[in-house]
Amino acid sequence: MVQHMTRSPLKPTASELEILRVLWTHGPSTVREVHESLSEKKELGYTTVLKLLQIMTAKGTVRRNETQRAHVYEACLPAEQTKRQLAGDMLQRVFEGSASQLMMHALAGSKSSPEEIKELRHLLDEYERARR
Amino acid sequence: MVQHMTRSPLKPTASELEILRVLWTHGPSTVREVHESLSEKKELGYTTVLKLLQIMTAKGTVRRNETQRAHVYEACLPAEQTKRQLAGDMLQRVFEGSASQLMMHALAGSKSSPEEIKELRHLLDEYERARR
DNA sequence: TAGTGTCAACGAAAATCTTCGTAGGTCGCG
DNA sequence: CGCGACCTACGAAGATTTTCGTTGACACTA
Repeated sequence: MVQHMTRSPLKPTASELEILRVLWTHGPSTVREVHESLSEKKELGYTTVLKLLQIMTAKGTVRRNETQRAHVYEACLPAEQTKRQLAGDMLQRVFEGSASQLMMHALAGSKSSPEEIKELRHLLDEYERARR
Repeated sequence: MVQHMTRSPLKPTASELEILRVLWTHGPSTVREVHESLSEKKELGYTTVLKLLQIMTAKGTVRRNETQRAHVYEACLPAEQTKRQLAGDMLQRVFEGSASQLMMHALAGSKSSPEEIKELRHLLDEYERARR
């Protein structure tokens, strides 16, 4: 295999993201724990999850503690950072960097509650304050 | 090949999105036109673009007019709709449907101008008004 | 200690994505 | 007509992603 320049934070694939979400919410977990969590949503073999986690370990997406027989995996990067990267990537690739474009389309495709809107306004206040 | 249920609007891949963006901005185009447009950014063979467009035609992402010798391709869906689908998809897959989460991360990863912020406030006004 | 369940490692199949070479058709022109 | 430019169709290689079966190790227990 030709090894390309590996930019440090590699964009996780769809499956990898599902696993990361489990690790982010549950904290460090064994393969079995991740598998059981994912099984609630979709059918998926145990070894499939194991393999994914092994690959992600090789990529540096997760790291594992091998002191126990059942290795314990955790995400290398905090959820915040990866999410920011994903949002930023889409922002550039789809919306030419326009955050309002992105929001407009996101809102159009999601019924946000009034509380959510309030929260959004609050965010803008924060953002503007921080800019000054 | 096993043919799965094809949900009508299939999520475009990275390469397909690049092509769609050309079609959205330039309007109906020939392979040559798309190729030349993409070549400004990255090196890419002519037949690569042709093949991509053929695949996208098969998938129903684009359609083509074959009355001319050089077929003319255009996106089946308007940019708005596909962008909304992509934004909504990320909203669910990464941010559990929380628009404020998405925006927070998008803002963090993009230096938005004051005009951009103003625009966002305006969007929220519109959104709330529409809800009443 | 033999049997049962759990685990990681490995390999590999299947699907998808990306890229391009080659073949064969069409058009215009000298 | 014959040549060169341009076009589509096709096939296929290479990469990546997704999935899982098999194997062998380990550990608990009857």
